[in-house]
Amino acid sequence: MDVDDIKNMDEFASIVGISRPTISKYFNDADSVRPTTRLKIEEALKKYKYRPNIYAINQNRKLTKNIGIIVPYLADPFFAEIARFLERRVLDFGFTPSLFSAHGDTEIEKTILDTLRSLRPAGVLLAPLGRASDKRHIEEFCRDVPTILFDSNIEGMGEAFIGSDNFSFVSQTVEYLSRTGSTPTFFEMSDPANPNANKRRNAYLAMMKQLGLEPHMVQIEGSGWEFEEIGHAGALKILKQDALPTDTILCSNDRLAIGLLSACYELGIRVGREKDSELRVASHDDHPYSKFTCPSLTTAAHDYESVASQSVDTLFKLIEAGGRFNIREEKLFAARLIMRDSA
Amino acid sequence: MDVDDIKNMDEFASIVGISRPTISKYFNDADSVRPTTRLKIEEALKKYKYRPNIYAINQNRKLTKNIGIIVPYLADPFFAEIARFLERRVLDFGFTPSLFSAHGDTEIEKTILDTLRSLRPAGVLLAPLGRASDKRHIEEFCRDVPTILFDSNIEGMGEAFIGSDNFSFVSQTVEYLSRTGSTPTFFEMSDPANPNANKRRNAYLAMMKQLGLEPHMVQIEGSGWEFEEIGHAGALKILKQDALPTDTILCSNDRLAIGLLSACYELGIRVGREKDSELRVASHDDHPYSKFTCPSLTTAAHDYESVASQSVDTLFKLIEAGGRFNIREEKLFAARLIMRDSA
DNA sequence: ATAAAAAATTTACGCGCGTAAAAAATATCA
DNA sequence: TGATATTTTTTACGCGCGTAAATTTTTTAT
Repeated sequence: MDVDDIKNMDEFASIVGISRPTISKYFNDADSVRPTTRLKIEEALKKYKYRPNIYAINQNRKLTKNIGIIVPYLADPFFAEIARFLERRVLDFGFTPSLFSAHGDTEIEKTILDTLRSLRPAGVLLAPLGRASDKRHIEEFCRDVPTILFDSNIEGMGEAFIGSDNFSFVSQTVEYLSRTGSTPTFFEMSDPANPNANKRRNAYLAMMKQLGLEPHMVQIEGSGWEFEEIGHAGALKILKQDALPTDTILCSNDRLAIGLLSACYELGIRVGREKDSELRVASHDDHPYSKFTCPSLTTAAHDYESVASQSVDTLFKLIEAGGRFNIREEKLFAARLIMRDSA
Repeated sequence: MDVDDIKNMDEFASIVGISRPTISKYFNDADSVRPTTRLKIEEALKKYKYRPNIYAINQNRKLTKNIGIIVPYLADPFFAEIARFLERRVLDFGFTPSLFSAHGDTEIEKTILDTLRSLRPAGVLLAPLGRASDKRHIEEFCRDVPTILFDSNIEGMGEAFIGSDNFSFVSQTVEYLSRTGSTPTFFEMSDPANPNANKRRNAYLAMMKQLGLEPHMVQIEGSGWEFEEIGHAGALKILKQDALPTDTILCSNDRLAIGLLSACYELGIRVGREKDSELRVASHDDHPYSKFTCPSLTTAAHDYESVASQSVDTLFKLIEAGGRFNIREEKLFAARLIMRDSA
């Protein structure tokens, strides 16, 4: 007898032969009921595949089992990748992730925040747009919803920040490049929206000073999130006018480097660490495509797994703590240098 | 007086001075109330920023305003891009999109379907994994939820299919390549999971026959969704043993081509349409990164905008029609040839 | 076997809103 | 102005489940 038309928990309860409150307790936490009753419920579950109405559940529970995940730009495979890790970890905790992308747009980010607030999530993992974010809006959101920031820090927002240690990234690339060849010139957008970009710039300057080297910066124009395009156009301009101070370039991030490398190819500039190469290029992020650039890109890799795990773990600690930490912790993960052919 | 603590619609109604059922009606359809009352509500809304509880709404409405969007692999920028278009169109209709990625995994796809079913969405836009999908599971899902398939067709599933016309893609590239140089060799995975891949193979064979040319196929090993890696490894193997029948390659899709081009670069094989080039490479999809390969990739472009618009429009027609169409329509969009440097 | 502890049941209420039906108020038009 | 149509209000019920309190049953320990 295949009864798929179980309408509510009452019906299911009477079929199993257990009271509704106990069934409710089971769905809230399977371990909170006696093993024998748990077994009875689970066998009935296989037979009739009933699932409680999620709206009725969430209306009455003070805390839902939703976790919001917001990234600034999902068309960037870096964020798609980290979102994948985050989703998995959230599911491991028995919660339901909801993924949102601001698509690089301030207004969309605000809309997502409003939508999410009305979903009353247990917690939110937020990688903000950065400078383009409406800080007041985010601040207000964080007052209502337990929020952890990741990837991109905004001072004071959220109960904690998990990200990558930009100094670790840049110091390793700078050290490697200056040790094995000419002084690296820093290649970046003149007015980056992402706070990591500023930290990398400062790390470059600090590191060069520490090594007693003269810093060189090439800053290109452009706004928005189409970094490859910006890097390509900017590189063409610089390369054509032969304005490079040194023959080693360190890009602020891999997406700029992808654009730069395609410009080099177009202009017939040989990139790499061979003797006949004219230019070395390195970068940061270990973007999923950096293995397939021409030549393959030497870069500093994020510890995706650790950042994702730590973010989710911290969020659940926050939830258990009732939504507030006494101090706002910032946890940063070091980079791993990936040596490929470009430098 | 800043009253942010409006708990429910009753309170809000008494503040506005209008009955709760009328407020309810307004939120269901703003145009269904008299303009003067609408104005009163909207001014109070600005002042007190009340939002109805989404769980209570959805519990009682037969139809929610949720639209599910499922893609097979979000780390592929192609899907991230089309998801962006879809989300925008859904929002234009005043509905709320929920984005999910199967991450290339059959079990995850099933879980998403189950989760989505319990969300009782008004409709779902599904780009299935393809051959890896659990067809019975999808079929069962489609019985309960109004579903439109896009990008990747599974015969008979869902109420309609919106996608790209693979023959249009391949015929244009084959025609162009064979007219301007040597016969194209088709480069693909030997056992592709995506149904479009099979259609492209057949289109290649049909087109070659039509042109009176002898078809050549190179089929490489590999499974999963890491197409760049597969294309790279497969190309290295083929190129090293000099097993190419012609000096023109037509890749089944851009991600394979990205891997292939990086392999060519590694081996020092000059790709392009210049006189001194050894190989021409073209492909299909107009992947967001195809502009930045070395050399830039000649490819056949999807009409992202049209596929997305048509998918969403068709879904809302389906919803208005009560969830069933009399016949399952398949709407295919033609490709646009993008000439770049690789062929 | 008996007492104490733990788990399950019964009972009952509430969450915030959709929605139906009937009554009242307002708008539209001749 | 009066009659009709439209909109709003009142009243009332239900959705499916969480949860609290009191009671009963089962388990565990002595």
